[in-house]
Amino acid sequence: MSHTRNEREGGILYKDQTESLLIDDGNSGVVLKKGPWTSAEDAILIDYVKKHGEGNWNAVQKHSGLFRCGKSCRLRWANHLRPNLKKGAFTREEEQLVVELHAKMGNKWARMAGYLPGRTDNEIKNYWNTRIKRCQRAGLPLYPPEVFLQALQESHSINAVNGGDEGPHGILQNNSYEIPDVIFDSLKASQNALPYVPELPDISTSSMLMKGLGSQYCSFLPPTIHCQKRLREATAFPPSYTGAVKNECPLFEQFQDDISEKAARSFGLSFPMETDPTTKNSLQFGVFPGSHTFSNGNFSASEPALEVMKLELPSLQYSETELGSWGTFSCPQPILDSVDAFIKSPPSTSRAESDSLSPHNSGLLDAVLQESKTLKSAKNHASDKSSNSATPKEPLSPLGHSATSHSSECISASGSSLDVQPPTETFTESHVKPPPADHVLTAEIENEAPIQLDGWCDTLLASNWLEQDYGYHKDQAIMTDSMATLLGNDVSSEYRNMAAGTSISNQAWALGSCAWNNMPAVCQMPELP
DNA sequence: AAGGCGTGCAACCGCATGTTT
DNA sequence: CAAACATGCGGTTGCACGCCT
Repeated sequence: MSHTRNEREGGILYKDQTESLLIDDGNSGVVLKKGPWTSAEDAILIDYVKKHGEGNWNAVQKHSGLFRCGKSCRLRWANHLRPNLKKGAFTREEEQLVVELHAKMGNKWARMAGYLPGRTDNEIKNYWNTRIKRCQRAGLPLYPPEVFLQALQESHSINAVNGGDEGPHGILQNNSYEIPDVIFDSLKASQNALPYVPELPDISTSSMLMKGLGSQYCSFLPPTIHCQKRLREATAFPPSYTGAVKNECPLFEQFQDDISEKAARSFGLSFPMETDPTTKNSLQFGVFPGSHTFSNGNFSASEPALEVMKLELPSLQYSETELGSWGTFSCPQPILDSVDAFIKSPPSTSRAESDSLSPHNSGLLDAVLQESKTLKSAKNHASDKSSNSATPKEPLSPLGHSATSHSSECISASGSSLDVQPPTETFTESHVKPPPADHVLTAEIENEAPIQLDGWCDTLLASNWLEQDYGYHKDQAIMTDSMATLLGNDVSSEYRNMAAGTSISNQAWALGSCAWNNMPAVCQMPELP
């Protein structure tokens, strides 16, 4: 690098810009420049776009003398030079909208950008990746429970009611199977703070199992991008398939066939149908091609609780929005302070064994759990857990779909942040293209019903939630039943068979069962007919 | 004060899709 | 219809900066 960022921004070049990486474009003999853009290059590009408009980016180099490839020019313009770009940190409203959109769209950054005027896909992507890292470190769920439950609820209703007739553009389709990762992230994080953990004979093994659980049971379907890629690769859809799951991912049958295999692998079991020893050898505990760990690239569902977490709050920069906006972790400042104090001086208690066995026990979650008990008892006096009292929860659920949603304020005054045409950026340049029409979300988004959340936070955070209701002995069927609810009975039968036919450790099943059975009542869908 | 380290951002890369020839 | 070209998208990488020790 020939200059610092500030120097670049100030347009000051301390060294000749020709020191930047130069590449031959391969066909014209022109040497194209790579690396950071200079202000001079920016000026050239801006001037070019003013004269010729957007598009035909490859011509920029030819006509302007700018030694940049077309892609680079387009990116530079789109991300930095075009008018009306917002710079700086995301506002609270934007953050919330990003979370909400990601819960529905997955890693569709460009589409998401259509809902965030002035923000680029790259910006959103970077923000999200940053958020993921932060959440992973903190062991926090990516999605607020509101968002998760909404997606889960919608996906289930699609499956059960519509019988899989949802069109190919259903926003939630792909992601509805991603979202349970949130649960497992939380549970895994909580697991590390749970008193029973030290009783596990081998925490490393259980961690690996949790990796498998996290990446498998939470990502049964390929993540969005892979489903999409598979769709692209698919030449034809299966002529007949039932259920929304298959409909949502036409290659689901193929995937379904892989479920038991993958799950078995996630438990470290050999799979009798394995035919490719090369592939087999490449698989590790709970990690396999297509798992969320690697496939999604930017989100490792199995990582958070398993890494040595640096004990810090989600973000100082975003502390209010990331903690305060998330119902689960909407802790009063004193609590955060106590957590912070806890972090800074972790107690050397009798939990040494636990800590030693669970190196990822952050202490943060312990503190949160402790506080959650307090909050829980206090909350029980204030609200009926069986009802959804939107008003009192409003401060805790800024992402809820109430009329006062911040994101609604940000995007639209119509009540739903997603029921509007993505804002067309009002560029001063007439050449600027509007966002694509497919930014319009489908009707199911508009019809989002209020989601009952009471109980979820408590369940998730209550430190005794495992002790009081669930143990290792929980029947394996619980897991499969839960999976049946989510995926459909045809899928779960695979799991039932697998569970019956294998010697999967009680640990693994208990952990999975705990995860699924501690979902709030609203999440425990009735058995499908 | 200096070095290490983590974080955030800008830019690149590969691939897929759409359009033109 | 196919090849070439253009564009868009998502993932990844490299670097500057700031914080911490």
